[in-house]
Amino acid sequence: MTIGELSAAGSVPASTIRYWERIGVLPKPARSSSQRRYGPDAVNRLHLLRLAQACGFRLDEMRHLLHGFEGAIPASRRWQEMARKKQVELDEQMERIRTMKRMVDSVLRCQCGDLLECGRRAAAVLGT
Amino acid sequence: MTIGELSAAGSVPASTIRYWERIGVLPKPARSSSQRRYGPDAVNRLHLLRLAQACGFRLDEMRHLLHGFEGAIPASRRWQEMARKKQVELDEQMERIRTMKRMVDSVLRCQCGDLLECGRRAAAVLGT
DNA sequence: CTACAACTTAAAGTGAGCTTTAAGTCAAGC
DNA sequence: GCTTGACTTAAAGCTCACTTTAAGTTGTAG
Repeated sequence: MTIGELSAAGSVPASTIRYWERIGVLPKPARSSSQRRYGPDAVNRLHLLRLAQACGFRLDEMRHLLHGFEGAIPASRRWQEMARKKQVELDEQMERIRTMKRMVDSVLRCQCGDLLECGRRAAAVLGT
Repeated sequence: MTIGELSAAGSVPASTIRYWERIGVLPKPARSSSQRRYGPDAVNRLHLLRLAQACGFRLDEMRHLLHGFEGAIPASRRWQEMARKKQVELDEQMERIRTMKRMVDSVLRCQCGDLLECGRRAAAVLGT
């Protein structure tokens, strides 16, 4: 498989595949006279990375993550740990957004007469 | 008030105040021989901007937002509209994170034997 | 009057995850 | 053998919200 074929098969731009390889998220493939050649597994690796992204993992986390999988360990301890940590992170993100929603709500019910008053109120809200 | 005093009073770095002014989020203040001089209202404007940021508004939205307030309209139609739009955006963000949480959950319960299988499964999950 | 702190500007740097560009090499079809 | 499309690289550009840097000017205390 050339990079163009892999790109089409995995719905990931070739430039992105090269980028992921460059930063060590994907392994360096074999070459046929300077051009990359991929085996059929490469497609699954791409899908796995897209899944991880959809789960909220960053690229530097994924480097770690894919290495954990090279050993063919089913759902390794490392995966489990990372997933649990990610759950906590996602809970924190949810809480931040809930707070934003509460704030927007209070803004919608704002009775301030002018900028000055609303600014003072802002200070109070942010202070808490 | 000099920019240093405003910075201290509003807990916003002077460099940030200059930046906000440069991109049109803050109005250009009077000058005393090339140096910025601020009235007491400036502090409230900073608080208001910090509140808006905490509500999830971006700087380009805030440009719009502060102008709506210059007219001393209490909680103007424009504010109301923006706040409601932001609520929708925040709901969408919440939904995205909920989806991520569901995905991480399913990864935690993964029974895949190897990378290949998990990649195929990833394709299926992302396809839906 | 002289330090020295605080101010001024434009421009470059940061981080994340790519995308785009420029300039060149390679492979396949006719 | 020639054209065309796909590939190669390094480097720069993009978004967002700043921060930092460099080099220069101003205000104030002693």
